[in-house]
Amino acid sequence: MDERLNRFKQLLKQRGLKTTSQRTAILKVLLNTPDEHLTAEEIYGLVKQDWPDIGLATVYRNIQLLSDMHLIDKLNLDDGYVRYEISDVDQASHHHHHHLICSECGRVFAFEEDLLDVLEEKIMATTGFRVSDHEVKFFGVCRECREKDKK
Amino acid sequence: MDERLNRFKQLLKQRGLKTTSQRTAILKVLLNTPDEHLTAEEIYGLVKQDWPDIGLATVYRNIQLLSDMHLIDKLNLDDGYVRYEISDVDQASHHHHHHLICSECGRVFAFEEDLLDVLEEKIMATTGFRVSDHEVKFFGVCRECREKDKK
DNA sequence: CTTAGTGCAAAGCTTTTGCACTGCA
DNA sequence: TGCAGTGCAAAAGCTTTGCACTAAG
Repeated sequence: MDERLNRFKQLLKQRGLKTTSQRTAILKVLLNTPDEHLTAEEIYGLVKQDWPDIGLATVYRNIQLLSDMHLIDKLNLDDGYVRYEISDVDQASHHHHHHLICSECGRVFAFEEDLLDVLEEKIMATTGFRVSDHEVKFFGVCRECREKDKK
Repeated sequence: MDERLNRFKQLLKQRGLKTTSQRTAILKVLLNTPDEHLTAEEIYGLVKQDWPDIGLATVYRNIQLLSDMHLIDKLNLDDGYVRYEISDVDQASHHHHHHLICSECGRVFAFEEDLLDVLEEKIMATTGFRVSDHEVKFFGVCRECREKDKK
């Protein structure tokens, strides 16, 4: 069993909350799709395979809980849906990976490099604003689409 | 009169669209609040001071038009509203300024430095993804709130 | 047993759309 | 005068909430 599933149960106990089948099923779906960026509706569809009776409201409520616990991250691609993905395993760093969004095929890629420390130091020095987190989206065209365009 | 107002009229003519009082009033509101990040409803409220009879739908329709023309930029702070601000004057660079969002007072600051070229080159070299635009949000605590916290 | 959690349906919100009327060009 | 633009109201679509029932601890 994934260590994060246990961590989830610990966190629930800490808060006096209960471990339900629906909750673990939702987390499992996110754990099983680390490279996807699922909407609530998509998560709902996948969880329904294991728990056909689950309600969409339950999905929304638990997504919010998982987000509060920093087990999953919110992602907004400005397409009208809020999307979610399992958090980076490295909890020590407050840095998330960046997202590359292809304007042709619509796919979203992750880019692990960070390199924003210099920029964040500069922000601190110039403005006094202490950065604790960031969200970075790059828009453009992925390699496959560029090669397709050449032909 | 602001040069961008004339540019707007030119762009409208190019597309065979008409210059209406509501349109120019909406653009003027955005031109007059360069440091704000207004929601559609807020723009509506401000335009109403000049044009009490304007409808919210007109604001939405023209915001979209201005955004298509790259005269204003969309900004999403994940608070349930889409926000808008006048575009950077420097149209040559495809780079927008970054946003610093204070988690305590909720204010949004702009940071003009860019420094992402190195990162974008690295993305290109590593993944073949050609970046054409980016959106960067930094979350943290602004200087004033930090000083307030110390006391 | 006690209280949090769930499912369902209804409500809430921002944003979009249909339609008849208005007013630029 | 013709057609794009506007205002209003209704619709759309994602997300939240109220409530009675269920189930975890």
